[in-house]
Amino acid sequence: MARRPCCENMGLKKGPWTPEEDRILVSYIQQFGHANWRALPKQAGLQRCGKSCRLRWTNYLRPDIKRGNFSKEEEDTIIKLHHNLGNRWSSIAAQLPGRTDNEIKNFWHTHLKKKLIKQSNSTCSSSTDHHHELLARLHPMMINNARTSSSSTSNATAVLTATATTSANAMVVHTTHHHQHHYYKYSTTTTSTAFDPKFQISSSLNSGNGNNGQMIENNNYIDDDEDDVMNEDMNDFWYKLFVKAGETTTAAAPVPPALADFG
DNA sequence: AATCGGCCCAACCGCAGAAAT
DNA sequence: TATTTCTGCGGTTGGGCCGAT
Repeated sequence: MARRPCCENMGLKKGPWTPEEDRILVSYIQQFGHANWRALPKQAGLQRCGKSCRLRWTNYLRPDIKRGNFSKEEEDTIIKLHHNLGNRWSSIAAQLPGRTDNEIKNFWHTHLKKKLIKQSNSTCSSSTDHHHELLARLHPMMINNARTSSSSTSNATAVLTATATTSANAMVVHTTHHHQHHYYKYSTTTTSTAFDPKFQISSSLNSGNGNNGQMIENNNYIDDDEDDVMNEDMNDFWYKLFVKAGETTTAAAPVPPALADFG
């Protein structure tokens, strides 16, 4: 059964909160708490949905929220945690008392991301540096993509681990991916200084059920057993991963038109 | 002074997992 | 166990602000 939209009832207000609405919400929560967000607006006399009230409280009205600019220490912490956790804003926010996930997310997108890109462009000059830079980006992305894949695909129990090594002219990424009842190992090598994800990735795939050494090249999907969908997913996964990793560090690398959707 | 465009951030949307029934 | 409801999360949007022209 399809889920009812949060603000299905007509007449519920949306958009910016007025000071009066804030006062009512704060006053109600101070008095009665917020055991049930869905029932709260009705009981408090607010023409808002519960979700809107919860968001307003957690992101703005909570008494323990720290307002104002981020300190240098907070900035460093966010960068470090984002490197380890990826876009898991709530986990990052949990390490920064008084800051909300929304606030950190906004700060990342408006300040830190640009700052890091600027820094990486100025320091990433040699090919070795380039590969190290890619690896630094790939590691958290692998974790994120594995997590995304496992939550968005009903038949994927995906767990992906990765290790990687670089040399002056090659980057090798080894991963294992547990998908349904099969256990796959991937080894992906790039040997290019002008990194072109479409034409220069070659991947070998070895599955735990005895099918070894199948090649994925130039975006042609493997087509030999019941795991076609999975192969397509994983090829797509790598494809997007490398595109993402390369997009800000290889301005000169041509991106095929077919990739436009990923950008 | 008026207009335009980019930036910022509060708020919304949709999804997924947890909890309740 | 299946279904429904609630909550939390991450991505996205829209409108206000501000500097440049």
